[in-house]
Amino acid sequence: MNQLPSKLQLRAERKGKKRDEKKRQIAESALSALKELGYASTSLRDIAAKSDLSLGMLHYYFEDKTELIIFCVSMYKREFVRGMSEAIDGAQNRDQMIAAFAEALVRSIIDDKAIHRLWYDIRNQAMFDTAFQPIVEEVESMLIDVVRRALRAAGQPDRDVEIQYALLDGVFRFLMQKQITSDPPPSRQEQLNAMRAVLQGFL
Amino acid sequence: MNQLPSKLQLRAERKGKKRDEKKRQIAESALSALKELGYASTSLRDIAAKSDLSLGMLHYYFEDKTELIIFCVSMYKREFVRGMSEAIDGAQNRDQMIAAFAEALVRSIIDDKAIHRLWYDIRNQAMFDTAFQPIVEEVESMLIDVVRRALRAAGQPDRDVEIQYALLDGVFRFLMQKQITSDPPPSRQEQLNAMRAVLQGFL
Amino acid sequence: MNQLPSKLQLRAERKGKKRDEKKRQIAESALSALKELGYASTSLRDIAAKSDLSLGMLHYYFEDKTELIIFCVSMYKREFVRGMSEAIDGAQNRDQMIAAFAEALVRSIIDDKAIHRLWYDIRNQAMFDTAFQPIVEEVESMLIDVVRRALRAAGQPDRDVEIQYALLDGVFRFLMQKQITSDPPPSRQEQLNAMRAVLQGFL
Amino acid sequence: MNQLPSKLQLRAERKGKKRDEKKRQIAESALSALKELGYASTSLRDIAAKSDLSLGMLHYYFEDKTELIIFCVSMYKREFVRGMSEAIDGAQNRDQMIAAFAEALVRSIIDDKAIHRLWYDIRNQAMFDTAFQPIVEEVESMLIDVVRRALRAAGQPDRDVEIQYALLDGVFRFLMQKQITSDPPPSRQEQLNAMRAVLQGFL
DNA sequence: AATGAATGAGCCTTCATTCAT
DNA sequence: GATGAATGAAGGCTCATTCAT
Repeated sequence: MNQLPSKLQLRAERKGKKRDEKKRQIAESALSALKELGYASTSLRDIAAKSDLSLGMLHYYFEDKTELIIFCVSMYKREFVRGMSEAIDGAQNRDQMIAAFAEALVRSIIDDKAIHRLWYDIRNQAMFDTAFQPIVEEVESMLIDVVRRALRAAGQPDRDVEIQYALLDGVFRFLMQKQITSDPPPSRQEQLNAMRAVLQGFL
Repeated sequence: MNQLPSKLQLRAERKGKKRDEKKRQIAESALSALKELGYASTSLRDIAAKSDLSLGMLHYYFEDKTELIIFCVSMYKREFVRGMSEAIDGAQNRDQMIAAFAEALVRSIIDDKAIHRLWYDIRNQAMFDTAFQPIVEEVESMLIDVVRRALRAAGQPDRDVEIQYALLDGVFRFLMQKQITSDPPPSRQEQLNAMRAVLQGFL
Repeated sequence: MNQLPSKLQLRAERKGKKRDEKKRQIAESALSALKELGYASTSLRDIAAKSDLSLGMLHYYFEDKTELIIFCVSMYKREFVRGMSEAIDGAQNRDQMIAAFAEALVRSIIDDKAIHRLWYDIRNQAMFDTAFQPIVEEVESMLIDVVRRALRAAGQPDRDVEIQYALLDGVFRFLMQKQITSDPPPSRQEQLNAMRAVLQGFL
Repeated sequence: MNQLPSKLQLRAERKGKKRDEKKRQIAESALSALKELGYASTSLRDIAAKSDLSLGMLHYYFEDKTELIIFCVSMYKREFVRGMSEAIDGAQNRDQMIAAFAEALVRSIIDDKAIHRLWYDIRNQAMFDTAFQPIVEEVESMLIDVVRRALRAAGQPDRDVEIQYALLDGVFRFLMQKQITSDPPPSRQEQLNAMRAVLQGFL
């Protein structure tokens, strides 16, 4: 049905690429403002101010606030998934897997707590506002997939992978919450122990 | 040290009681609006309109929006905890416990999903706004206590009760989310199965 | 045209007296709240709370907020005028008059600055809201009268008494303002010196 | 230490200039609403409506109501001070000074009574709300400076310049008040006579 | 005579979004 | 492409006032 790519199409495509690149750039900047304040209390003006982006530009590249936020969160979560994938792919047996997976998860809790917090914020919004549902579903299916691969690699059946994901997510979120609201937050070691114990439970 | 209650004291007390009663009444009404739209997108005006309460009255009984919401959520969650307590207290052995606990949890997911959704909303807010932290902490410590009692009754060590809570909460939340966003939502039986399997994992 | 006072009239009169007495009582209480916060930022609820008066009572005795405030201020200012009158009446020559008058004015600046501040607030309102004009006029004519009597007693012509009042009021207000906003406020002695110098200028 | 102004700096500067210009413009509009109703009873909505400005714009240029009002009043009072300065600077001897100063003051009472009324309103607010104190202090120190220069030019000691200012201000305010609340207001000639008499008293 | 619960208009402020340049 | 000035709807909250008791 499609013609071979014409010059016009090519140019349009290149434009699209460039535009996407710019979007990523903007999202990167926006993310740092967003993760600090959360979805509800970050105005586009805040984002513009903190990121040295102009207010107009945000709307030039993104239809509305929702699209921007979805773009930001999904961008980060994709990266997070890649990171986790690498961690479990590198493992050569069940023990290594548990060690590596736990290590990667805890490191992310500590380093990127603010973004995960934002993700949970979005995931919650999705239960009220359907606009967020597609992205949440997409991200969660990637996360579930990571768990599935971990299960397989560990020689476990992957029948109840969704529930395994839910369990793991419960603990991940819990530790992250402690990381943010407890004073002092749990030490890296405590978190590692907890995470390992959990992984040992089903891997 | 105190005199016997004087007439004045008695009257003041009765006033307080009445006021508390009214607060509960208002909260009940507010809850139904809140459940539907969530924290961020429910304005006090929405609540007033949906509940046939006047805007002024909301502020007459509650200092601000935050106090109202905290009151509502905590009121419901307290009741939820009581329900769960009863469920596990009635059980006379491990199997009964698992059955009863799973049953109670799933029933609540189905009947009260909207309120749990609100609870998760508030719990998330708490990571951005410290005003919500005390109530979240209070509710979670009650929930953890329920898990602890279930563990003990089942003859399990309650060392890692917080983590057990986190696991259970992860699944509970996951099923609730599905209940709300999946079409069709998982059947009661599927949920029961999943919940039982999880409980069997650590009870 | 009038009948001789009938029993009914007498009773009504007595009632009126009682009511007036109560109004004075309320005003006294209200004044202490009012002088702290000023006209604009004192709500009737503030007054009720600070004075242990019920909100309903304030409206039971006073038509509206304006009437209450007018009543309060005028009550105080009347007393102030009486105090000043006494001070100058007691003097037996020009020097004593200057000393006594200055002394009384400065004492009032120090002791009652908050009420004078309120008076100046009302006087200012009167330039925007005619409701306040009668009381302001009444009080100022009393104040002018005090100045007139001081002039006469000092053997001065009282032709430009209004202007003399304006001059004196300018200084009085200025010292009061300093008393409130300067840190540290001018000492009693400094104020006395200034006030005496001014009085010497025209008495 | 600074580089020569770069293009960026120049642009930013021009932006700031333009913004300032707009602020002045808005303030000018706002002033006419403010003059009429006074600080307490003018809402930003009133200002917006009367000035054909949008509510949003007021907040776009001014942080809050306080900043707007301070800007307006200080803008006008600065001009007033300049006018007075010119009047006294033009005089070549004491008599000319008295004549010119009185003339300028009375003219302003008649022409700008509404703005002075607003100034006195703000000055009063400052005694209740510290936010207004800096601007009041600034304006008054300019006014005192004018008096000081008049004193010096007339060959008088300027020891008690603050008190002289207070005296003059007392009369100025009194005449302005009469101008607004008396019916009929004092004639220009009466005011001139009064003002001259006062100036003769200390210049 | 006295109370305080209830009202709702009105206030200041925030913010996503639009649009002229 | 990019900007930021301008908009106006909506939000939380305050308050004088009314009224049933």
